[in-house]
Amino acid sequence: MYDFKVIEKKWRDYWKENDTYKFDNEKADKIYQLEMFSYPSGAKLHIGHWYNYSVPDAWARYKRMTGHNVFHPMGFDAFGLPAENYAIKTGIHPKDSTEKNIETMVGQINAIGGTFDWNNDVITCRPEYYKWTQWMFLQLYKHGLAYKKEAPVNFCPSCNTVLANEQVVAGECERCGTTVLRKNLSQWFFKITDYAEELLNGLETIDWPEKTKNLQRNWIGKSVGATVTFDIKDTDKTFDVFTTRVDTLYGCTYCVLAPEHPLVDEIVSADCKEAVDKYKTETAKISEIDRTSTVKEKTGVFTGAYAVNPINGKEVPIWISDYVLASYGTGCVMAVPAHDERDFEFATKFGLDIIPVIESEDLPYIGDGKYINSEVLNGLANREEAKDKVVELLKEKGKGDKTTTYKLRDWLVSRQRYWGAPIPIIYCDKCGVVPVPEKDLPVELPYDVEFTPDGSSPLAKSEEFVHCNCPKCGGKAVRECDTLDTFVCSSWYYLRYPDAFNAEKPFSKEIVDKMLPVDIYIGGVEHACMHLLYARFFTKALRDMGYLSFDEPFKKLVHQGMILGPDGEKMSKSKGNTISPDDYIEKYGSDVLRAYLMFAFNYIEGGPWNEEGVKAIDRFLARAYRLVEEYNGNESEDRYQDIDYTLNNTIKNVRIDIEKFQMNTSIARIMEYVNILTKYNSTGREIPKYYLEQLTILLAPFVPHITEEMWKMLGHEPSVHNMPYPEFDESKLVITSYEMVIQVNGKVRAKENMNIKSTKEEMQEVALKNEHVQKFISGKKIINVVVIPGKLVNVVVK
RNA sequence: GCCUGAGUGGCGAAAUUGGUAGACGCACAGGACUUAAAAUCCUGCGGGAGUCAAAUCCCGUGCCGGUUCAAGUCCGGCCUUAGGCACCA
Repeated sequence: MYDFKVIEKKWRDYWKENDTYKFDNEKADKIYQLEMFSYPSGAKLHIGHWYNYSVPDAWARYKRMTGHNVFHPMGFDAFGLPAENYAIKTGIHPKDSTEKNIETMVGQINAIGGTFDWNNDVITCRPEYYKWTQWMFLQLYKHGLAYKKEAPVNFCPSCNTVLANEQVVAGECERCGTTVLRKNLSQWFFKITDYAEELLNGLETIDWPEKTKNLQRNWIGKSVGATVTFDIKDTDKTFDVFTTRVDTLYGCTYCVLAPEHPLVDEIVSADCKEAVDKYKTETAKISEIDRTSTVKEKTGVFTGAYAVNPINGKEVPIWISDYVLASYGTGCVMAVPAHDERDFEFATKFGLDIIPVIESEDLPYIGDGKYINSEVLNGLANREEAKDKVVELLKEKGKGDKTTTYKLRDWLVSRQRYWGAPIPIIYCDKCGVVPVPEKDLPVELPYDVEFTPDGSSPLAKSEEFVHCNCPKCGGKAVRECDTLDTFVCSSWYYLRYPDAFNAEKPFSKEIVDKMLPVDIYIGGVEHACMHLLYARFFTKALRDMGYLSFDEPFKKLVHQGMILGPDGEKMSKSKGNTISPDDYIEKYGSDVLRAYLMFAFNYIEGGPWNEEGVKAIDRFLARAYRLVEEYNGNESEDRYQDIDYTLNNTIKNVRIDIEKFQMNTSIARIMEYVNILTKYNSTGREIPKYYLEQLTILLAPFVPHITEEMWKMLGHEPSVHNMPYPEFDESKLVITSYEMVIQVNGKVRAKENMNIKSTKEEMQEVALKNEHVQKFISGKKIINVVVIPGKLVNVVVK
């Protein structure tokens, strides 16, 4: 019997002692495989971790055994809120709890029996690492990609910190679900918008799920249109609007500015000032979600000012309304109520003019049609042509041009929290904003800090931390007390792994250019518009600074699905439907759990946990093990055609399926092979050793412990994981006969055994002669006979 | 409202990209072994009609059409569902 508790531990110790999975930088043909690193929480490894780490491990092992040099590192995303919140609750310092959690988690991850090479681990909360995170900040600052700005930002009153746009989901904090407030604060941003176009175009070059690429496209939100400059009547002031429908410019009957637009105070007329101020105060009070709700009735007030339509000199009133967003486009829009639903609703409510410029029966009409009331456009019907014509006219007058806008906003990286990398900036009364000189890095996070959050930065309470000397003038200065968003730490960790102990720089260009991009990256889809976007931005920025020479960090991306509770619901403690990996390691061992996760699901889809499925895979592995256990020393060279056929067919398809990341069908093929061996064995015959060796090696990537033991039982030295993966022999797959399918009008009517060498003519002859087929075709006219050699004949009759 | 996935037996899922739908497994049923149970092994297993049993026939990949000798696969239109975006001008 297989005593997995003894055996699994034995082999794990063996692998560790012998450094079996150490990456050898000298070997060519490298593969950099990476699973998203995890957060070292105090809780035990959950089934999601197992799914994320154990299934891809089969891929890594397969690649090793097919001669690749697989770099498969692991580390921890160790800064972040949970440790800090835990500390607030228990009084245990985040550093202490995190370091302790890392230790236990390393042990748990090792229980998976993975090929992780811990020799290059990266732990983001250690000064050796965050020194370089700070260095990254300084490079971005130096190149104008990091800047500080006072702006309305998202603030979570529960986490007591600001959030990036990406961390606000439907107006709520991504982490705790609290409604996010808008606050005007001076914060640090990364200029990811500089890369909007490239981040969009780069998606075409990478092998990512279409779904994920689309999420990013959506998030970047490219919109091609035009800007149009309106003069403000009786002043020398102007404003620009952005529109995607410049072809409807003749139908513009009013303009709308966002209430926060700086121009509003300058243009408001004396008699409208009171109403405008009141409206501004009111909208400032409304939360972002309420304000952007589509069901809310439109509101707004007239400013008393008029704008001049540059295309026809027509004067139109300027209103303010909160349906115009200050942060998108120019914060001003031209309103064409006849051809825009929002403008139509607004104009109807406030009795503003509605002038149709495209022929239609109903208003508002947003489709295509013949242009009317549009001077030069009248008679045209092509929208693109009309747009071009208007832009041309505007260009001549210097009043507009084609423009592209993006929804993507700059990335807010300041956080008013303790457990993160301090932002390496110093403020000096004399010199202003001074970056910390690189030689002074890291700016260490002080240990003794009162970190209970109150909306201001915990670091500000550490006198020792705050006060410093200005690196420029030597005078008294203070440090920036905000820390960096943890997503900054994870935006470059994959670059650090291959050169994890470099003390001179974050990584050597030579090494990184050789090892990256990451060949295959595995992790959850929930990071589509955060980590995965930020990491791409970092890579591109670093490339432009000359620190590396590739454009995209992750060549291929795979998302694992989610394992649900047995009830089909998302696992949660409150529902009581959680599955603990530990229970299964205890009862069945690590290999059974691995194999179950591989076999029972389509990896990218996941699905509900099924107890019977675990038993099934346990049964299968026991069957395979028993075949080897019962092996009696038959060293015979005899080979059997039917076993050879199945074996080679199995090898061939396992190889194809693993490449496709389909561990489920790979295992199904091996089951077929085990079935034929079992059948052979059940007739009382001894299975030749060769077939059992092949079985053991075939199974090795999926269940590393049990196969190592099987390998030993077959009289071999460890490790089976250093054996080359079986190659298939095409000649063993050659068949001499096959079952020909005979269809009449596309329906299967008969089957005939045919020689593989039969000609089309012979096939047709046999098909037409077939007695059963005759019943369907006699008395009818044969119109056509389709013959697919080696497969089927389809007789078409009428 | 817009964008993107996904809908296949009682269940988890396959299908070499247009060529026998349901591989492999679970559950279930029958049988062998056993004093018995468990474990193990063998057989059957989409639905319906038909038969002592078979043969055989009809239907079947969310729905409706289309292309094709042939459609789970391609095209058009819908429905359901998951996720994302959403007053983005």
